[in-house]
Amino acid sequence: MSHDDFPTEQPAVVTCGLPYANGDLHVGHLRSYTAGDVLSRSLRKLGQQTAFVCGSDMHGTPIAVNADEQGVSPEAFATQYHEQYEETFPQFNVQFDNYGHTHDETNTELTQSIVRRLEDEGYVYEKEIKVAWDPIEDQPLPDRYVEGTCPYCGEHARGDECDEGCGRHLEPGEIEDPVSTRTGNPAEYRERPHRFFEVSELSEYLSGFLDRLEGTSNARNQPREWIESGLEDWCITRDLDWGIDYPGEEDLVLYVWVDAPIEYISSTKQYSERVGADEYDWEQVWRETESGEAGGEVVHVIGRDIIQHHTIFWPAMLEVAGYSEPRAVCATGFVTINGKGLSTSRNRAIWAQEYLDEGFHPDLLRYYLTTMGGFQQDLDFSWDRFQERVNGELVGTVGNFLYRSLLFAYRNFGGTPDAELSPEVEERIQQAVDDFSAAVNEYEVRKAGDAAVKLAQFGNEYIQRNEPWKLDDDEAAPVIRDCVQLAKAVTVLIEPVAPDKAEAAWAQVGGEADVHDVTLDAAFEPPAAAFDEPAELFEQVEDERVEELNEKLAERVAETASGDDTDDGTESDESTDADEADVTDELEPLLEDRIGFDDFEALDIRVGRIETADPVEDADKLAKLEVDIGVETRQVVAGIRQLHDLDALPGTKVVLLANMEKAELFGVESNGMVLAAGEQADLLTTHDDAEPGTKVR
RNA sequence: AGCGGGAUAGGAUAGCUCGGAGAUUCCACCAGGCUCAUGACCUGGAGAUCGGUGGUUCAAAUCCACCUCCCGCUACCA
Repeated sequence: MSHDDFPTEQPAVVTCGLPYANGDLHVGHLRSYTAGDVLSRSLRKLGQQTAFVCGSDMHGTPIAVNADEQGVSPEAFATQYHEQYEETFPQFNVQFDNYGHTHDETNTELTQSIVRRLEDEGYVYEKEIKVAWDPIEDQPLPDRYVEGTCPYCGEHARGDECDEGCGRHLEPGEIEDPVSTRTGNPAEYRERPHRFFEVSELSEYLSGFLDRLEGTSNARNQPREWIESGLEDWCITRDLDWGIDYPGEEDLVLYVWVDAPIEYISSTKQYSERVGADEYDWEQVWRETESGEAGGEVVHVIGRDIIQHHTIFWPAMLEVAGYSEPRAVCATGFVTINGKGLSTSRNRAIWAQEYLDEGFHPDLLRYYLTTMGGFQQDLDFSWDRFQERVNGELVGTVGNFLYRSLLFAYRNFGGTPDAELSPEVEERIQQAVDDFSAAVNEYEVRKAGDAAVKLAQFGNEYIQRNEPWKLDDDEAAPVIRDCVQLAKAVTVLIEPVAPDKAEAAWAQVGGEADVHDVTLDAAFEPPAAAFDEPAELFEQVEDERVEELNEKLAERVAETASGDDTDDGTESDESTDADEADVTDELEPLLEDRIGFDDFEALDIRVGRIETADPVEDADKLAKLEVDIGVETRQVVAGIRQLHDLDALPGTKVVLLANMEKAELFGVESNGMVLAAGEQADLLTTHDDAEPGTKVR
């Protein structure tokens, strides 16, 4: 790898984080895949030899768990999603040169050879560790087969990560109070031999690596802190049937994060084998040479959630196994929907298939996702903004300029008039090309897209300023020649972002060769002397469509929310503050189902008086209350700390559901439920002289 | 609580790495133009104490400290 500007002598490979074969694709996924695709296409425009590869991640505990629940084999389960992804990406013009998966032969062999190499180099050792075990089923419970309490923050957590609390990666054996997620049985810990990769030995190398690393700043900064606070060795095996076997071990498979990134190499290799090493040589890219010099330009495009794996574990493995290190890691931000977190469980998402079913052209979404904001910033998706950007920039600026100039040229000259390109326009195109190149070298796909749009904007100014429609043909000819050249240049520059639309425009300007293959030079080559009548490139997104789509989304979210509520009641799902202004928008719809008086009678609701109120240790919002309900005093845990001063609560009368199931929150028993309204936990009370214990009806 | 991101005109967004002209662009708004072009396009205008307070500096949106507020923890997590 070099750190020279692109294009370099060495071939490049652009990869995208592997989609986990566990669910449908949505706009959040598409952000990084379109970004990777735009980047790889842009590199090719610079003349950089580039492969763009990816594959499905097939292994790991979640797939095993989900397959199990559906009663199918993990392989069948994962393959079904793999096939879906393979079909979906091209529909968004995300054109991988090779799309494999981690369970295929190439990756299995390569993974095992790399692991052997890690062993040979002396970086792997065996250690007995405590593994969660289901004593009744007599089976090990790796990763997400177990849940319990995070040893760091005390929150409820999964076996592999504290998902609800501090977000820390948890090593096997760390979680406290383990319970099997499959059977609900309390788990016990058993000693089992596992293999560890000595990442701790590599912190010096990794620090240097981060200094050299290009891409987004978050990918450099976040891991520095992890290194400084000391790297732990990494457990690379699991007691699981599903995965790549640990070489020479019957019972162990490799942790999926070992074989997942290796798929980047495997997929490159498959591509190389398909087209021939003369065309593209995977070893030249990935292998270090004898002198330790390497290799190709490896660029990873990922979501920011998997930075750790790509900047610590992955380069550590590559280094020890003798492969070349990545040149750049580009980590995108998340996608929000209408300003709120995308949530698959709440169905607040725009699904890939849904977008296509609505009949929108994929290039519109590509444009939105890749040019909306900073690469590592979170990106908000809304149909309103989508409409604004499509109508304003793609239709108004780009499409309109292309159409008006080509139509003018066609009508008056039957193609490009015979005239010289003006120096002004040539310089302006050069500037756009330079901007584009600079953007690619900064891994800024947004700026690359902007270069094209700004050039089209210039084109509109230029044609307006010269008013060719007021000139006779001789006078108009040079102006139109300039405009057609601009149109051609715009087409070349917008190809990475809107490949399909560029193809259509390219045919209109009578471009030779293939617009996907041409380099930036093509922006200066003379357009065809004769071409056909052009057609409009982009269509407006109508207001009615936007309204309709907004309604659809809102309805869907509301439906999912109301369905959720019943079983979600005990989880502390509420955020600290409700946005007061939004309350009306946010009101849950009334339930349609009526209940009978008997159902109501099933609720034993009593007036109570708070005797004491104490915070629950380690919990943020929970308070432990002693509530006098006449016949007895109940201990109740309530999530009310955000609005209430606990010292002021004793003496307050409350309304309490007395026959609520008992629950244990943060190790504290809760025997009843204090009623409160809203996110702020506005407590229900009585206003007259109802005594504690009085039944509410 | 933790981790991460953010606060720039009515809304959205850039600039911040590496401090220096009038703070970018898009939408909306006002006035004009044009009519080749798709409710398009072009020109001009109004609109920002760059979250707050201190500090460093000749100079701060940009660097430092403290504070306030917002957002996300969703895919991914394997």
